[in-house]
Amino acid sequence: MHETVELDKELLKGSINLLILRLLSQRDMYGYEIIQEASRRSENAFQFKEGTLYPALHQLQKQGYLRSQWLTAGNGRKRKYYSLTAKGRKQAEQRQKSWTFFIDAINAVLTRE
Amino acid sequence: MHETVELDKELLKGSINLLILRLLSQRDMYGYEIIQEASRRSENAFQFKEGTLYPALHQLQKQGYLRSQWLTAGNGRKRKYYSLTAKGRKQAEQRQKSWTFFIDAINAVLTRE
DNA sequence: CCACGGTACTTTGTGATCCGAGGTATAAGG
DNA sequence: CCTTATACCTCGGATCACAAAGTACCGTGG
Repeated sequence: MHETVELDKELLKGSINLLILRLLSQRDMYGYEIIQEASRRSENAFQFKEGTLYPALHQLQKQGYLRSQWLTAGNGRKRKYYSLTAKGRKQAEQRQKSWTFFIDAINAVLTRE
Repeated sequence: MHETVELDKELLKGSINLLILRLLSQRDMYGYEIIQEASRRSENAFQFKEGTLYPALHQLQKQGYLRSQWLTAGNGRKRKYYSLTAKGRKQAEQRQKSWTFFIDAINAVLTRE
């Protein structure tokens, strides 16, 4: 019975897009895979819900950051693979910078006198 | 003409309560002061809006984490000072831990293979 | 052979949250 | 006086995470 770690829901907000873009900047993935991969890397701290991830993917695509294509795996399963557009790559970098900036700002408030 | 740094609005979510609790764990403050102090420490990265802060304070008080009292400054200005309750102090610690945990999880996803 | 769990995608409704905008009131300074 | 800064409050719109429910397919075990 391994302890389920509760991740504050509020803190999660706004980070999903960053994580999606960064994961896809390493390799193309399909939605379900993104959920599993984020979970694996964070040692189950993240358990993206489908109701969160899929709409986020659709939105990012509509904004021109992602493109998608259906591929059929060897076992016959159909998967919708997402990849970054050029615009998406820029956005991934931009979000990474915003992220660092954000963390620094929070830590400054938390630690400074 | 100092550059105004844009802080991604999305990333801000969920962090306000943490910042409020942590600032108040160092000393009692009134609302307007919290805004200024967060701005000062973060070198203007944070500019809490009043429409964000005051409802957040009210909510934290309703949840029993804060108590408030009106005080009149030497110049005659009335200010509503907030201070942490015992429950609020625990909550501040808890949120700090959640924050660290959250950052670690994000960074794990961002950097891990 | 079929029931079931896991895979894989989608959409709808709900509740929470940030904040722009507007309002009130007072003090200080030109 | 009249503006600016201080100091508080609230309403409404927009956004967002997610529970829930639905569809469909595959592999496995009884």
